Amino acid sequence: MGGMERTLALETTKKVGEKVILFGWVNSRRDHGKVVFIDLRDRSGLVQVVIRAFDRELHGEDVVRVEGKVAYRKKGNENPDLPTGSVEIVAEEIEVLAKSETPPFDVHSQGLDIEEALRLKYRYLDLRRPRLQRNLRVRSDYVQAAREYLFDQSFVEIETPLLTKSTPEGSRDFIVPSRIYPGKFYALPQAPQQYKQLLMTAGFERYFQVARALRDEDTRADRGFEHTQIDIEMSFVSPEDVMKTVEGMTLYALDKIGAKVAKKPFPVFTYKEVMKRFGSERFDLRSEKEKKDGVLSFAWVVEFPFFEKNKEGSWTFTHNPFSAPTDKAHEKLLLEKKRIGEIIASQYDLVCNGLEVAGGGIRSNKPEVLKSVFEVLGYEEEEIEEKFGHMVEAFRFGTPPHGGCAQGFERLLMAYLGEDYLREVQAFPMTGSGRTAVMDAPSEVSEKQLRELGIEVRKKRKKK
RNA sequence: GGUCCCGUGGUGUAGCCUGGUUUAACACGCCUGAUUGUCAAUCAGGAGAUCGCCGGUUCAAAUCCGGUCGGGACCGCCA
Repeated sequence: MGGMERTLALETTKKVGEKVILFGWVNSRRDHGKVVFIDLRDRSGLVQVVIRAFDRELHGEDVVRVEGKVAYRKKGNENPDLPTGSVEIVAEEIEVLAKSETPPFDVHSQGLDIEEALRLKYRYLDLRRPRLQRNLRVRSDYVQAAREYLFDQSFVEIETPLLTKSTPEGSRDFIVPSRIYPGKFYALPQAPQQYKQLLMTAGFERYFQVARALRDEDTRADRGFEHTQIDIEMSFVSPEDVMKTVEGMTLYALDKIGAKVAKKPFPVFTYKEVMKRFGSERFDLRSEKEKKDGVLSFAWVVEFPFFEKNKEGSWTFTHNPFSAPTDKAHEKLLLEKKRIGEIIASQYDLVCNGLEVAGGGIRSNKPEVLKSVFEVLGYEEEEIEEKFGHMVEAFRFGTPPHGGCAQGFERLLMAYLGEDYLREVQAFPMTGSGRTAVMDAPSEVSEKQLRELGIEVRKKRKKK
């Protein structure tokens, strides 16, 4: 395909009178007999191609190479709805590079009325629809801007392991059987929590990662098995420092994608105030007008209780066992295990339009405080050693005071893009019942694979 | 673990409650033909569903009942 350079659909308005070559998909076809119109679609948009005197067999979604001349349209023939509506390509040659069968559904509509299972099976076609093209491009722009902001603030982007250790952090783990150590398992990370804290021990001071987090819990419209978060950790900081960083990053990135934000700086409420005023952590500060205008309205929530009683009547942490108590007095209560229900954690959550979009806290960097938390949670000495000994040990080697935050920016994008489902801002999401798009996992594996993993091969699957 | 909802041509729906006038309707898409200015082109014609699957009730089931599979929402759960 050498020779002349490729021209994108959107660039044709600047090349009137020139001969051009375009590549793309047949978006639509209007056949008038002696003249046929094609809307050619590429990554930049649409442009009309006029075909006279010859007509190849062209169908919707065929991939074509079009050679022709860019011309102004005659007066009255312009299309004001199209950015390229003042011009058209007078085709001299059209080559079909790849034919397309009729797609199983309309790829030009919003797609919201098509059964989602079908859309996900053919996600690569579903993603052709303008709405999803936009969603994923906006997502990309947001992440790029967030990175820009963080790099500018001297953050280091570091990747942490996907194959790691199962620790009872609150959510159910996805586990991966080990081949080399039969009967033992890796766990996929619920969050990079422990590694990012260890990076503070390591002296990086400012870390971030666009991190995948996996949790084996039943899904919801705004919650799947896996999601991506912008994960941040900082040394020598107050809660306000971290909140300022997250807020700055969020506003910078939202500005880049053209989102409107109602209240700047973000208002801060205590957990107590929130429960009294709204009765829920998922509160929405927007006025009816702001809702209509698609404005984002943020608020921080601080001063969460560290522990609460579960159904069995034993203590459980409300957010994160690695949190620090909010001050010396609360730390003293924790170390002495007194008035446990009154201990306040240095924890902050960010809420946007009724969605929890970020959460974090200042961590405890003292081994005895961390141990005390696990003792309140009812762990035995040996268990703490086995599950969290590495953290307690690391804290003995000069771990700076540190804190961080994780932003579930997919939810933020959902709110901005007006989507009701997290899946609409993910490229290849799972169905609500945990099957993967296109590939249909989970699936059976061969007996050989199972034997290598030391997993007993069952003759037949038993129904429960 | 629980509650509720959905499943009818390729896609989206109607019909189901109140079983039989159903030869299963409509829109979009698809195919064929016509068409030199459309842009959701238009016009004419056509093909395409044994109603998710299994069983039951009945003279008769898309329609009623039971089960099952698939999908979805929510509660629990999700630091």
